Amino acid sequence: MTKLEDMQDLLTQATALEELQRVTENLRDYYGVNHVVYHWVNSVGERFGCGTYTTEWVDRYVEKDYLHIDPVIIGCFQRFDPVNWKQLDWSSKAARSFLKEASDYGVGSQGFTIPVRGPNGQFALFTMTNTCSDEEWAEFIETNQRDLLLVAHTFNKKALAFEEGVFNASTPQLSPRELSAMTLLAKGRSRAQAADEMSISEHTLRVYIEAARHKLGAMNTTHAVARALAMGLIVM
Amino acid sequence: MTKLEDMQDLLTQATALEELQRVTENLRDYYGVNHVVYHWVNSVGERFGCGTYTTEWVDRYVEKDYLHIDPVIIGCFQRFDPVNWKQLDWSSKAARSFLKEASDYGVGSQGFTIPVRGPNGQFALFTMTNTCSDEEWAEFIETNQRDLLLVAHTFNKKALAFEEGVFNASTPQLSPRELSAMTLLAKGRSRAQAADEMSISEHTLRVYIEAARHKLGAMNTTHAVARALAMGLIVM
DNA sequence: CACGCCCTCACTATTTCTGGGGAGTTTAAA
DNA sequence: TTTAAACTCCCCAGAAATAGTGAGGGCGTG
Repeated sequence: MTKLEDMQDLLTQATALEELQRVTENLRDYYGVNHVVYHWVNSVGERFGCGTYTTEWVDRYVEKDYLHIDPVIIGCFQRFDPVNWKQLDWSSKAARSFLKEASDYGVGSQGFTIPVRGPNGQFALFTMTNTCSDEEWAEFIETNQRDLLLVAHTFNKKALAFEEGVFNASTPQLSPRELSAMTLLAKGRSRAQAADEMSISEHTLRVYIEAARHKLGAMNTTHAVARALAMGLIVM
Repeated sequence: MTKLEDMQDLLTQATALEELQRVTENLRDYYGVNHVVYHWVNSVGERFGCGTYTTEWVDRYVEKDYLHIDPVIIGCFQRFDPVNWKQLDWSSKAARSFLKEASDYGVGSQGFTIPVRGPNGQFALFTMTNTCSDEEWAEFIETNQRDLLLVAHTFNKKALAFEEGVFNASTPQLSPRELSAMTLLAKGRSRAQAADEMSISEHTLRVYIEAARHKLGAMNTTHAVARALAMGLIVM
């Protein structure tokens, strides 16, 4: 039995969001690393995280709003494939002081993070940290990268499944004309332009926008377009 | 040597976007299926695709704007994990007639599609189609799912690398206040409300919105928010 | 066949947004 | 240290969006 299958089994055994916490602990022990952490941000700003970091570090992280400083977050948000922390940009002063503080809290000297993206703008990170030499860490990554990618994928799938209600609960159905209208607005067309492209009067177009706004529970046109985009109802 | 490693080698050998086309053909022959297709849609509506579908079908697809009808696209846009086409919603009339037409063009009776998401709202699909029984197809998926997930990932990584300029060139950097402003607008706040929440005057807020609009190359506020969202610069 | 939903068009008044200006302070990077 | 960028505030005129209401024809389901 390969490591991969063991890990997938651990994950599929989980029956609640809280159990994912235990899975991270099992993964940590299994791979013999300092920490294993999984956390996400979805389209409406809700957050969830689990992992083996100390609560002190997590609290400090939240308190100091390190989400907007952490080069791991910033770097992974812009890239597709997994990243060894050594490859990130630690040149800014804020980043270096953050790194030092993280080290003080026992995060470890090495890190490896896999960005995972789901529907509706969901963005999650699966991270492993350890204390070892650069060479050892590079070898660890080389050896386990593929397995970890699949584990991260399964982890996110599981987390999404638990939160299914949160995501799918309020996804209204827009009519074809309403979708066209929202799409054109998302593309930057004014009402007049959009009406022209749809070959209807601007009055009619406004009816669609209003209808879409109400269905989407939006405060204004911008909000409606943003929600339609975030919900994956339209594509620019 | 496993299938997986063969496939990864095929991919890493590719040195230009056009060569990905040949990789899809190799993959098709390797797995002995009807078609292998990879295509993406990015945040500003640019599209790229390669694969073994006939040009007739691709032309017809584009001409008829099937992008907005195809249940594979719609379904995958809402889900995270790979999907057997049999699991999708083919109940609408438009979907059924689309399926029939696709079948006439030799797409195949079975399909398996892996959604892949990258930074800046990039969304790609990696698809395999075949003509066989439901049971055979389910078994094929069961056997190759993990490998294919890694292949799809590598495929997208390669495609992204080739298009690096396209994506990174058009990803402006918004300042923290500009990001806050766009985020609040995406959440449906009016300018007055957003200014209030940011504890600044509405005049100042407007400066941020204008700056963000110019950086994003947007025609109006709605467009700017839509682009910021699609580019993954902000999260609602 | 009725019912609901979609598509189309119209009017009015009020509120909000847009697109130009200019100008000073603070912060961070080179 | 210098320099660029970010942050903050202000004015004005015109364009656009919003919130109501109303009304008629079409299409598909039960």
